[in-house]
Amino acid sequence: MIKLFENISEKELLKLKKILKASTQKFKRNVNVLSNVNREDFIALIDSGSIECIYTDYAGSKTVIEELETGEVFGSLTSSIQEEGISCITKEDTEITFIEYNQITNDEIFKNDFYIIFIKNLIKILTEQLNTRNIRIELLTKKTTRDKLLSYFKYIEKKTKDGSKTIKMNTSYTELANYLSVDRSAMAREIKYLKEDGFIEIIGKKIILHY
Amino acid sequence: MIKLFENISEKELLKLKKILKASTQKFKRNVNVLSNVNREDFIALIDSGSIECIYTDYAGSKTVIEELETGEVFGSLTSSIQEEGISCITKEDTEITFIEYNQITNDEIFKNDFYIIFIKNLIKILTEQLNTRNIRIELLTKKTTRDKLLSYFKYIEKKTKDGSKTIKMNTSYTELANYLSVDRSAMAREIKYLKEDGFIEIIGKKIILHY
DNA sequence: TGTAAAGTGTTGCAAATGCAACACTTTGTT
DNA sequence: AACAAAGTGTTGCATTTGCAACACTTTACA
Repeated sequence: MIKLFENISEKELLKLKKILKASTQKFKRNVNVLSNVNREDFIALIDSGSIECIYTDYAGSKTVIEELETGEVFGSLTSSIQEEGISCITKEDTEITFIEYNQITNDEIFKNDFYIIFIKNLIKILTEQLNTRNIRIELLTKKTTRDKLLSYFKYIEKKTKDGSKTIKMNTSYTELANYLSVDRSAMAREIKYLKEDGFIEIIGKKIILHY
Repeated sequence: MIKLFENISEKELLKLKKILKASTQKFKRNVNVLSNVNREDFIALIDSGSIECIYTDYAGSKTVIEELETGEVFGSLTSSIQEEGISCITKEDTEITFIEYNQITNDEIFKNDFYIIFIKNLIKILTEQLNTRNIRIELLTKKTTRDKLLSYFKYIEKKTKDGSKTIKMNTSYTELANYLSVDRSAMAREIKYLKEDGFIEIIGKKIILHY
């Protein structure tokens, strides 16, 4: 369930958590999970629930950096959470396990066989996160909304590698507009043009790509 | 020198490289270093020289994903290099060491003390890369060129934490425009407006921030 | 040292985009 | 079932931006 602990047995996991000095906390909805946390290097695991990481910049404007669901991992390894201005708010009642980064390479853990699995999981998570960031950057650097949309659809098509030209929208258009950093209404207009120009066809939550 | 091998002695390094089955290749200028490489999971270290990773999308348009210098690390762990459309071109004569990702967790290496240092270095590199990506995303999601510039300058100010309101531009404006994904001439215009509006003052390669 | 290449600053113009406002639909909660 | 909240589609308008073209400066290198 928790990506960081994949392929580690229940028994080993108990031991691992003990060695890592992992501590679990429960949070109500709409709470900043970082308020009582030492923001130095740590990893946080979402055992249940979900959170939203929000950045407030020097001018006071806010952006959602990340939406995180059960099983996912966040913390100072994956985002600039040490920074002032970043807060992580629970979207519902949420349980989070905190691990200090230094514990990840302590002497005791190193002696256990499951350590190598744990490290592999960690590297895999970091790698996947890098890939998601790279893809978003690729999309954000497109000059026009049209290019952003066409590239995004292509990316979804590629990701669901079933050879089909039809993709299914899993996000709302509001979310997509935020992800691509374009105005929602301007994006809706561009989608209309894409339909008119024959690039795409929309049937409910499905989009057929003609390009 | 090589970030991945920091804090590992010369002697240990020789052993480590052997265990990792690291192989070093020399490349001339303007050569695609991935042409003869199995693009499956690998890590590549730039021993000397520099490269540029370029992505050509489905429509044929090209974007520079990354500029990499001596000592830096790239590969399938840090970018979507397995993808078609990505090529890494040497900007000068360059030496690169390749390591297969699977070797990083092989049995033999696990037995050595320096392994933990190696793993720490690797995680640190991945983490730093994630941070650079996060920052760029933060800047790219700003709606206007003005916001992108103001946030970028603030970021540089923060990074060079000497408390001074004066920052030094290390990149060319052309590069900065690409980084922020705005038209160079439009950016130059906006910088002019920022000066006129009293936000910044430019003296040679230095910029004084008044906000 | 001379020449090519890369970078900079400027501007008019057309196109793309954000913003605001609105009506309407869907979803979620009590 | 009833209501609130979130999401969607649309449009006019002002603003921002990209593009193209140009002259000029700086840098690289043979």
